[in-house]
Amino acid sequence: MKTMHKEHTLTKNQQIIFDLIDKSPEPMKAYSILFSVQKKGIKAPLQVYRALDKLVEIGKIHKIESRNAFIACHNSSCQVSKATAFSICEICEKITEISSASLSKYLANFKDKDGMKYSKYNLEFFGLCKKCR
Amino acid sequence: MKTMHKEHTLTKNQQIIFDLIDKSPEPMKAYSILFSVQKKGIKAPLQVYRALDKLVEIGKIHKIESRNAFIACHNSSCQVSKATAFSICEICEKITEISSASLSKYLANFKDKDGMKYSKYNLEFFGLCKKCR
DNA sequence: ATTTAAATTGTTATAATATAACACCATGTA
DNA sequence: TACATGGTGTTATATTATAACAATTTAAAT
Repeated sequence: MKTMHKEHTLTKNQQIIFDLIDKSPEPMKAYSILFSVQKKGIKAPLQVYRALDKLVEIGKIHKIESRNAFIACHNSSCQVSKATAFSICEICEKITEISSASLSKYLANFKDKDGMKYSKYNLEFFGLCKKCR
Repeated sequence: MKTMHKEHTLTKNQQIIFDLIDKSPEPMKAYSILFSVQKKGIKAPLQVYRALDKLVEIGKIHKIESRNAFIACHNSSCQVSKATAFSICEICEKITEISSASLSKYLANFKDKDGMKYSKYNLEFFGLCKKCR
């Protein structure tokens, strides 16, 4: 049998936590996740953080660094989370993943003065959303 | 007398903490700053965080969100910290502020699908620096 | 000069975010 | 079988950051 692309089958904890984040209309914080999944037997912060780490690693979720919060990836192209961009409303805190081909192309090809090319980036834009403007 | 551009004169705590960060060859974390300035009479986390907040606000330092660390601004043009880009080596953790006119121009003019324009952004690139490659 | 408003300070306590260390278990595979 | 890898559950602890409040300093506006 040929080597197949290994789909990441989520483990129980990973699935529970992914489902929760995926259904959430807004990014979720680790301890709010912990609170929500305690009824399902996940009792300790580490159980949450381990699942989050793995989910981030395989690109199912992203971390919004400026908010310490996690959001499901809705950008079908990012199997691995290495090129992320978000828009953040500074009033209502609405956060959206940006998928712009031109933006990602520009950043993927960006080289600094030393000719350094990057394997990964995270971009967070801040402003006011339509509603809040 | 004409209205002058208000220079932000740093207060004592702000100056102590800015000097420390400015001299540091690498980004500093809040509690490491706290430890370093205790001999100068700054004893509590809040004193450090308050100075950091102000220094970030006026653009004298930047926060590296993915590292929870602070670096002095070496980009003379950013009086106010609203457009930041960094390169981060994932091995040695060397962090450099990127100043690329074309990058900042591109990002400053970026509009998303809804035509939303942003007042601020933070971009962090990850990769391997020359040494570590 | 005196008053006022705004910003900064010092302080104690506590909240929020994240990891260390260790024993055990499940699964795949040599 | 045995071995490697990754996941789990658990307790404890480390790290990062803010709340609340009273006092003081500063800037500017009378």
